[in-house]
Amino acid sequence: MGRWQPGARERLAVAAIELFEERGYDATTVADIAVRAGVTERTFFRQYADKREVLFGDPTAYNATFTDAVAAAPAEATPLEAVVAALRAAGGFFEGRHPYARRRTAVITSNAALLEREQIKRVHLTDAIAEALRERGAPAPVAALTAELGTVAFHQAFARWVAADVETDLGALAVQVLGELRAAIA
Amino acid sequence: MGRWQPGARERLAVAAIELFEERGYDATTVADIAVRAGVTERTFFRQYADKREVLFGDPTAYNATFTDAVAAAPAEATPLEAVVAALRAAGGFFEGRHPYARRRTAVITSNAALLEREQIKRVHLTDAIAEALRERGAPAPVAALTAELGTVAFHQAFARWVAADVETDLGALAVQVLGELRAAIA
DNA sequence: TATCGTCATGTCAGTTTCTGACATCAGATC
DNA sequence: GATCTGATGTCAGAAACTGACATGACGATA
Repeated sequence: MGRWQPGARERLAVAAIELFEERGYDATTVADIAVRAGVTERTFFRQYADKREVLFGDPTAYNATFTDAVAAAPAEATPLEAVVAALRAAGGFFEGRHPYARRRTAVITSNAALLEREQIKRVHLTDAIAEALRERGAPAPVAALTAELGTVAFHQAFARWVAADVETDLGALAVQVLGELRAAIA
Repeated sequence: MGRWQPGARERLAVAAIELFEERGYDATTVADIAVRAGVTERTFFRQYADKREVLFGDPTAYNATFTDAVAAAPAEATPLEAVVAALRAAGGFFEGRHPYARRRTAVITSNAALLEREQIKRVHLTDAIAEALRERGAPAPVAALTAELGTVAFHQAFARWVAADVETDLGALAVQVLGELRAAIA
């Protein structure tokens, strides 16, 4: 690779969450993070587009967990059934990551700029799911709303999951919440 | 009030949208905006928390248009009916503002940072509507999803409304879109 | 009329985020 | 061993944003 320690990106992510926990997001400069990770500030901005991104990283794999499951659902499955499959699959994405998810959630909820970024991530996920549904032949309005239904359910489930002291089955929880929502608006 | 021309905030907003149209958002500095408005850069940041805010301003009145309508709906109205009332009321908020809305939309859609801020505005509106529904006695999950349904409908309607060359009845259009969405997921 | 307090704005210095341009050098390739 | 590649370092700088203090028109009060 180069003449340096590999994994600069990961070291930056670790250093960042540590410092955010210790001093808070605003009180931590990118220079601080770079020093702890053993690189320069410039390297930080080559790895992450901006300071917030270090907590979010590349959403491709995350979003793909949902969209791949939607695409893989049987052709005869309804949009809602495809979304249910996506929720189950997404639960697996967080398997074993409960401790980290708790730390990350605590940091994010403590800062408006990070909460904002988190919302955007959710919007993009919703858009991605809607597109996957359209590719299955769902009409655009149905795709948009079913995708919303799925992300609302997932995020309400995630909130419950992350608040619990021990890790439970996130996928199953999300499917359950989705059922509650459907019953509520029926 | 002071020794200066009143209305600095409005002059800044006008100068900003003009410059964004002329040069683009990124190519316009806050200093540029301040000069055109006849104030200093420091005054800009006293009026608006950050550069993006000049296009968004205080959302209080906007959100209140929705939430007040929800609160004012008859006690026996369902959450969905309360949201329908909110959509009609919100249509009135934009009455006569079609030309400005088109300019503003054009600027916002040309820049990722502005689109992001617009999404956040939508999320906050959804939260506000959900809260208003909860205050009417709706269970939290019902409130959350009904609010989502309302904002999805409103924003799809707004997109159609702003794309049209002549101003139509936005409230009626939003109610119509909501009906389409309901039929789609029934 | 004179004085005083208010407060939006100006002035200025400084920090932090973020970017462009160019240099460096370990390891892969030939 | 020469060359290429690519991640990183170095450096200068633009632009966003903040804190501290000064200014001066206006309104209130004596």
